[in-house]
Amino acid sequence: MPSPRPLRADARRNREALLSAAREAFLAGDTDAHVEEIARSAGVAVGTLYRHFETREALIEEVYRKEVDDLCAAPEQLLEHHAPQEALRRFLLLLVDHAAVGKGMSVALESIMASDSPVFDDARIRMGDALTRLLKAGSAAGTVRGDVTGPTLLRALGGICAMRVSDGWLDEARQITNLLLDGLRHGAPHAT
Amino acid sequence: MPSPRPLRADARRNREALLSAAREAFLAGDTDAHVEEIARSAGVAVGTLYRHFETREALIEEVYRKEVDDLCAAPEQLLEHHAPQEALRRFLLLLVDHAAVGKGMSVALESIMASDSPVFDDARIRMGDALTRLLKAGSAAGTVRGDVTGPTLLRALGGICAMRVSDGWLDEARQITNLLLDGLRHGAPHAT
DNA sequence: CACATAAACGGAACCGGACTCACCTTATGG
DNA sequence: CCATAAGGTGAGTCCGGTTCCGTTTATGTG
Repeated sequence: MPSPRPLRADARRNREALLSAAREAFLAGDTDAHVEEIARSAGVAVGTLYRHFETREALIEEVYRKEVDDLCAAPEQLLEHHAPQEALRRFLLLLVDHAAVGKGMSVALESIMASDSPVFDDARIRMGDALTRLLKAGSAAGTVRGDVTGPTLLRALGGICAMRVSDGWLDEARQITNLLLDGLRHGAPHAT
Repeated sequence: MPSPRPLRADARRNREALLSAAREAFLAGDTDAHVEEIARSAGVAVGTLYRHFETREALIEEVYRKEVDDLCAAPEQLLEHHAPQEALRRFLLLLVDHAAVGKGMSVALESIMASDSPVFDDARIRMGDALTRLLKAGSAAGTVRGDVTGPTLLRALGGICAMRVSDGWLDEARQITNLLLDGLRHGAPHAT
């Protein structure tokens, strides 16, 4: 019932284009990209942007939500195609990439945090659950120690997001991630 | 050498008025008070505001810095006039009051955090030191347990600031503070 | 394959709010 | 008391998000 009409083909295209343009902009570090820019680089006019999103912030929020959704869907996929330990590694790297977007958006999002929007609490919880799933799988397989919980690991990773955005930060973040992975492997029954 | 000219009398008055007007506004919860309002309620025109502060953010930042300064000067005073334990109690209450301002300002400050400004790291460190001083005094007097550090306590208090601003929050924050104080007293040699 | 029509689009205009500037006022020291 | 430079003023500019309405286009129907 939340689908009164299936949404016209070009409309869906444009909506998508807008979201990806916004995502792009944030990834590029253009923290406060103007609606005009976003619209233009999506090949549409501002009016169109506002047809799809109530407000600038609404668009940003949507990008973020999408990001979280993608991320939370990942563990399932990863566990299908990889050993738990490798799945965990890949997921953490995804998380870091996500942090890159989140970082770019964080400033913009802070105004949202002030309002009632549940994107953040939501995101944190779902993220924690995703990590828990991976850790459990690893622990069951005996390649990851069992005394670390999802939320704990998330918090450990949280420090990464607190890092100032400077040129080399992404690589550095990845190194930290690897370090954490080594730590997690350490103490597991079948240590590699 | 950072005082080329002593600053004219009325100028100093106005500058002061602006700072206190801004502080007032933030305390009242008017998170994004317009420069016009601030200027008017300080009894001056916007031009004057901009004569004294490079930008709106600069004014906000200054208020915040002042707030932190006041706060960090407090322990000295309090320890002179009160027993360590009472000094600690009073300081924590000051901190909460400060959080009221900080809260109102936090949204505005977030944009500053994104820039290079060191107000925050600075503030955190200095706050931690201030708390450490009080805790040490209390521990020396034997009325406060000795296994808690300033930064730790600050972090514990940090949770208070994360609280959503709702009508009753100030009282609630004060209750939490009292709870913490009881906790700190607990386990001290000369427990009351 | 028209045609009708509702959906979607474009972009100029609007509006609110931070910031500037050319001119006026006043403190200050001689 | 005057000269003068520091200080104050506020209408105006600029900028960026948001609105609104005339135009274009996808879609389903005869």
